[in-house]
Amino acid sequence: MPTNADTTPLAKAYAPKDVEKKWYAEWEADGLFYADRAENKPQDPTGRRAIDKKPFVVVIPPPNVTGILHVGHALNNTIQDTYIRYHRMLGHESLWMPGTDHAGIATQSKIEKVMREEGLTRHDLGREKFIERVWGWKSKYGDIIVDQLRALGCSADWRRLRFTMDDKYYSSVIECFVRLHEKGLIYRGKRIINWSPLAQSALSDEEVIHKVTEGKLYFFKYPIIGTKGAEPEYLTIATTRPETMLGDVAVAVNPNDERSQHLVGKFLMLPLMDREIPIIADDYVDPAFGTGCVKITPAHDPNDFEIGLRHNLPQINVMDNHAVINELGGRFAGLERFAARKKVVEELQLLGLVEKIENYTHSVGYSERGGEMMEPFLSDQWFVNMKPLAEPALRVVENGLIQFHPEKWVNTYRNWMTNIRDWCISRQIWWGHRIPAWYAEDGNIFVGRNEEEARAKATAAGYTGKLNQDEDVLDTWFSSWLWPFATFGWPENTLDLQEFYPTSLLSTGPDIIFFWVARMIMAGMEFTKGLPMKDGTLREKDEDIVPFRDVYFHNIIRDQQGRKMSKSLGNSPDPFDLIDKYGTDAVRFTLLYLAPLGQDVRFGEESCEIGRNFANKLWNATRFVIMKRDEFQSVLPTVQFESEDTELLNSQAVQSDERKQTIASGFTMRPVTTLADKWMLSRANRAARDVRKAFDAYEINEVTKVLYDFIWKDYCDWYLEIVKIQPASTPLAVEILEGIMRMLHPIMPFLTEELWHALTGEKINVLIGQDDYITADTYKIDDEAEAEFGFVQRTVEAVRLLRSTVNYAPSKAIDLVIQLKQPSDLASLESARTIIERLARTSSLTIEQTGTEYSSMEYASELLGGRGQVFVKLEARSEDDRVKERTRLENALERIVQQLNAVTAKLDNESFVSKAPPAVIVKEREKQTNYTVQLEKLTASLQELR
RNA sequence: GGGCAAUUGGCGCAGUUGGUUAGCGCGUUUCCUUGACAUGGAAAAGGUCGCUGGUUCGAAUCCAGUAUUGCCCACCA
Repeated sequence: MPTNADTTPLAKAYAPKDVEKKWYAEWEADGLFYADRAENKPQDPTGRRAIDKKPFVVVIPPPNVTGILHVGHALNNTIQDTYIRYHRMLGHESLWMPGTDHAGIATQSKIEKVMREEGLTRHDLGREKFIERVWGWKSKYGDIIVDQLRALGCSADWRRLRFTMDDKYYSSVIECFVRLHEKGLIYRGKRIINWSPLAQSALSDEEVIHKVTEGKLYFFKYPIIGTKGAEPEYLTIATTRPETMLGDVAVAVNPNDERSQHLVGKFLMLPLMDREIPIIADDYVDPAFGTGCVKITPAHDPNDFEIGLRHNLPQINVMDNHAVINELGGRFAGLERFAARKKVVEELQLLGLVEKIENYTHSVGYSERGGEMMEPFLSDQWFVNMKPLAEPALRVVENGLIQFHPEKWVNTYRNWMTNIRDWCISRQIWWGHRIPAWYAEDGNIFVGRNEEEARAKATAAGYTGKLNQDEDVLDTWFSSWLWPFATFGWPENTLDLQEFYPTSLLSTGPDIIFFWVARMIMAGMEFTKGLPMKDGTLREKDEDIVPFRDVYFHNIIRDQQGRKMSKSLGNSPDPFDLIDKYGTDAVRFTLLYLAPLGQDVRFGEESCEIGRNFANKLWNATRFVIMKRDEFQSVLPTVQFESEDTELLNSQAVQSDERKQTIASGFTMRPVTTLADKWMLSRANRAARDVRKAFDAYEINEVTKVLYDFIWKDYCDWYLEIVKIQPASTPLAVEILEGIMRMLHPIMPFLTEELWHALTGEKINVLIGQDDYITADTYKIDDEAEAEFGFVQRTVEAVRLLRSTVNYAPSKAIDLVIQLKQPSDLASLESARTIIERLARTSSLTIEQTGTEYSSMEYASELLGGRGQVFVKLEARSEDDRVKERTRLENALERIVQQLNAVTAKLDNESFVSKAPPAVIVKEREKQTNYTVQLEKLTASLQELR
């Protein structure tokens, strides 16, 4: 009965757009993304949720509200959504906590840039108005980001959406500051910090990028006092930043450097400034570098700062916040730093004090955000003493309580943690959490949760005068590091915190391992320790206070030139566009498919064709199966089946309530009898097993590969072809396909939902509950059936090869002879006779024991390893044809000879035979036999063709 | 200066405990509108696995060295 494919309810090609909109809306309406504490969810509509479901929790790395998401975000959020959905289907209470980050400097500078185009600065608006404007920006871009995440299919619990500047979050941040201050871990100090002249703010060490830069090394001669006269003596120093000499307070030499021993204690006249500065001795100086003499500028270099402290030297800061020379720079005041540099060198040259200028390549710090050269700068800032926090945080990663995937990042982490330095957390900007410190007019500082608390402290200390709050705000990361617990309401010990902390998985890029991952571990362990848990016991053990147990470091997405995706380069496609063009599921699948763990990925938009084609393939396979199923059901009574099969089909078959039972957790409970069905079931369960294994090992890219190969090759290319030949396989084909939907759903949720619906008339998410994810029935993995069917496949392939070498169109029926050595092979091919007849399109098929010789003049032949040979009857061999065939066989012969020689050499090797495991030797002997047989056959064929 | 990766057919990559006929996708070539899919099907060509040694019966796989590339960290003026 011919069936027109277009009568299926599905269109000819997958059109993702409507499907995505429709299902996302339904999922939200069904409350599918909601996660709740056990006591809040007895009202589950499906009635399938167990009351004590184990939570699986992911907190989103909050995207910055500076703009829209890029492809890297798409990957990261796909990973998270996939795991959230996977665990939801495994029956866990899957909670994905969404949110965004205020991104202090990044956001502020973005807005200031926009304002500059209007000819405004933030000072024109004033603090209040400016911040108002930023909030406006935030609400616009925050919404775009959430829209993007929805378009990507993200199943976050949107009711819980958080922002790092929410009122509640604000109090978490302030609480954290106050507690660390009370503990003595936060302090205010005058240090050399990284000053960003562009942002007008201090930055942390992590926000500074060191790049190798071409510069110059200047050698200046400083006159030694007391040697004036006819032959004044000089001390030559080397510097890369001449302008800082305006703030020089000494020159240091190594105490063991004999060249300059006699000078220690003498004074130099600092040129241009006419200041007397001492010559001091300090171990820091490397006598072998430069001239062995170092100018000391404590206010502009961290090392000089330390030396200055040791020698009790003054600190002269010669620059203002714009990196412009200030009044302490004498007549150079008002010059920008690079102009000052030029002028200083010029003037010294006029004085004859420049010995030489060399080209010099060295590492220079630049702002991660603004890209400008950093200025080391003496300044009053707030710092966190990190060492005490780092110790436990290092322990839990080293002992594997927190697992990094891939593990190699542990090294990086350890390296940073063991060399950790204090964290500069104050920023001289307006957009952020204002530092909860109040200054008395006498210089005392009072820290409190609010002004009242600070006032109370001041009063207690006997101060009743004016208090001014610190103008600065906190580093963005000082709020982000609280994310895994502040989002649940910390410092309150909320029920949600008790239920969902520690979270399960963190997925992020390795580029923020220091900024964020490490600090979250520190903060989590510091601030949740001692809080009562659900059962009333206190969080004391490491496993109860770490913020997460697994960290998935996904790869960095680069463009096709290998450059990092970045907004300034404009090389990142907008995920919206990709989704629009290829479909959400295609983008999701492609990103995961291309993302091996720990390898950077080069991404071009066209790559999404992988996912699009795959989606379309599955779509069409489903169309076919639905068509086949309907046809099969309608013709069922009249089709002639083997008696056993008929019974089976009539009893088990395709009625939907029975189907539900058969798919309880694995693919099917249906007993299978044919070789092809056994093979299919084995392959399916193998795939399911491998998928689960890869998921649980956080090898998500392996998951996609297993699914891709299984679905495309095993299921579509082979099994669906077999269904065409053996209609009795249809019910199994349906069940396997349903299993495929359940396996693939976490990765391609829209497509599988739509197809599941088309197949069953239900929503897949109605199933969501215990064991809805596929379970591998590993006992159904049948190596023998796979080997046996594999031989059928190879036989068919051999025939196809012959067809193409002799140029017989697939539509042309052929006379085929298959000769086999072993009776067992004979039996398996005989049992698959119908399949071979159809797949090889034969007009006659003879399967026989090896013996009869067929002339190569009349038959084209191909070897089946050493197990046999297939012959395709020819109409005639032309001369041309004969030459071609001879060449083909000669090449084959050459390969065989090589292989045979290799194997023979191995087996002739005494030590191989005596030392290699017996199984290997047996295998080699088999190979030898096979090759020998093949050699003989090929030689014989060749002789005939001469 | 220290550390970590990578190096496999034209391109992009797999290859988990050493024994496979070294795989996959794209691209290329040939054939095919055979009752789902041309976003498809069948087949083919193409690699001495960066280099040099070593361990081993046996190395793409383990070890050492080396080259190239990339990344991270680092206060040598």
